[in-house]
Amino acid sequence: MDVGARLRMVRDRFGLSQRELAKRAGVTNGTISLIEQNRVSPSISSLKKVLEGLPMTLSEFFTFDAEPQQQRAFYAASELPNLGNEQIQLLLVGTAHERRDIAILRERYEPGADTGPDMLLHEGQEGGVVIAGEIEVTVNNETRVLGPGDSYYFDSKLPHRFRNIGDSICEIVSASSPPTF
Amino acid sequence: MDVGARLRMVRDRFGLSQRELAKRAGVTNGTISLIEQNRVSPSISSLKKVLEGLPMTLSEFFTFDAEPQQQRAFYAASELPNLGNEQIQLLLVGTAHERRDIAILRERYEPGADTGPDMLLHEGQEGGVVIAGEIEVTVNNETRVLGPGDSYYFDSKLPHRFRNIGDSICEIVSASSPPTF
DNA sequence: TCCTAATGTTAAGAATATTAAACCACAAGT
DNA sequence: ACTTGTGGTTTAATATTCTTAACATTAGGA
Repeated sequence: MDVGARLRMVRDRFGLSQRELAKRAGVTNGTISLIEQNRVSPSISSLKKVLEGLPMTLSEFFTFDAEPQQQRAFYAASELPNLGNEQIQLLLVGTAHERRDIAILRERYEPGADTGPDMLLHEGQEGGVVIAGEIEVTVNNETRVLGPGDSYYFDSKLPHRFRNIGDSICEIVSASSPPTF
Repeated sequence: MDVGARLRMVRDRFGLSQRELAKRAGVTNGTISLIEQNRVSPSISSLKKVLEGLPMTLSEFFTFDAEPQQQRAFYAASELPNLGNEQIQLLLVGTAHERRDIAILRERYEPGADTGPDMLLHEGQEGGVVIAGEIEVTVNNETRVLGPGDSYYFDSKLPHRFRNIGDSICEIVSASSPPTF
């Protein structure tokens, strides 16, 4: 897909006219018209200015590809599938069969629950925020106790483990990419 | 990182001289010299030609980043940077300068707060879980009101918007990949 | 209908990028 | 020392992009 068509597509999706975008970007409407018709091949500096009016980075612009297919977007609390067990509830945002870039989980650890004797270790990166309660997190021989509002983020190839050492339920919202189950 | 430094870095990595690359790409060595010194801002067409001599696509060129560094794993609630404003607090898990695969945010919408008149639109996928309060979410002309425990997940290329239409603060934990700010 | 405002397009001149051909510096032979 | 070759840089001429200011079309409202 050429630069002109690409720009026209993203501008349309943002719902801006050539003049509106030009004003935001600090260029003239003629420039945008010529670019969109591929009558010119814009300089990086001017294309960058144009994209800042959307806003969108050069990287995003050039990696912008086909149209996404519409999937379900909304999920009620009651319909999230549980990927965990009685000790650790893992509610996945979405349905189990859909393929996604990120696995977002609402996690509930019963008092004393832990992720097992062996350290976890897999591809990707993961992070999360503690909503309620307390949890002991170990990453690569470093251990911390996190409370509400505290958070973590690490490369999943580092050995890691979670343990609820408190006497109340601990609740976390986490995300990992790519999803691994 | 600017275009000139970027080009010099990738050219060095490919082990080519300015003249070698110029010959492969079908431009003159002067062009490459001027671009690398940021004395000019090349046109898309000429930058594309230059990159074809490596070879490398525009998309790859602009997503090319420096090698990642070792990062922290734990973050106290008080030290998360706020990427939002007074109306919408966006606390990023991690520090603002670190590069991550996922952006995990703890979001707080004041009553009446919204993400602006224009729909948001960018690369990647995103999702989240409502912790407290209520929020109206619009994705590609579909609008829903979500409460505690409800969640969403969609492709970020679909135009989307968030609005707190309730009269209490709404709190969400969200994740998006790749991060876009 | 006539006017106005908004849209995208275009022509000509100003500004900028690109080329061709030089320059300078350094290292390796002879 | 003197070439010779390779590296990056610069300059003047040329080619292209960008702006200014117009044009053409459409949609709505008085």
